Amino acid sequence: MDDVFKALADPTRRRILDELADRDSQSLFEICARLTTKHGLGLSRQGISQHLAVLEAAGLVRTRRQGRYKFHDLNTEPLERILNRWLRPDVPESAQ
Amino acid sequence: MDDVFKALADPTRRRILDELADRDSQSLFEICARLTTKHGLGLSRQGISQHLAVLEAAGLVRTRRQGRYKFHDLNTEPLERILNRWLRPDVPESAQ
DNA sequence: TCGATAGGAAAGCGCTGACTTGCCTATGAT
DNA sequence: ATCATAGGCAAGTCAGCGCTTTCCTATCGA
Repeated sequence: MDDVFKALADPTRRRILDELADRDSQSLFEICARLTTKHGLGLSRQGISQHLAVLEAAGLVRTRRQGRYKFHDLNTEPLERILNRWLRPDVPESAQ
Repeated sequence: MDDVFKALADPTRRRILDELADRDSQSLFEICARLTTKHGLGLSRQGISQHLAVLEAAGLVRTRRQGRYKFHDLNTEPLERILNRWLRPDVPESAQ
């Protein structure tokens, strides 16, 4: 739970989540390419790799290996848990 | 929006939000006292003051002065905005 | 008016975190 | 078998953040 907030604290990581929300099952290189072209982020491959590791540790990103590729998928479950902490439970159960 | 995530990144600030969610309209000294007694946080008054400033800048805490007192209230509106960024809009409007 | 109380400003320190660079492993194509 | 590709590991650098300390301002009670 602590890791989720830390993971969300970085703007680059939020961009990555945006990117995965837009298109699931991207590899590291795909994400690199899209971040640089679409958002103009000039970041090394290793930098993004580390960000993905943080997101995965926080449970915000799920990964699966396939050959020499590793695909990343967004997992919004931890986000839904955050909101129950301070938002009154008038948030309906369907949102959890 | 950027400030909201940064503000939420620190565990002490989340404790403060918890405290304000539990009881509204607390002064700085009240918050200090409650954090130390209830949560065992050994933090200086100035430390908490700075945390409150960060929370206020992020819009998560609203303040109003009354004489020499400054009361703090929780404002969950920025949290509700986070919902829409990655969670699908199947979250009903009533939760926003 | 004087002192106590509530809060703010600014400087300084230590530590964490983001990012790069260089090297290493594993899978796939030729 | 060999080389390119996809990805990981580790060390090192640098800026930002949390926290303390010290000093300063403003409001209230005696």
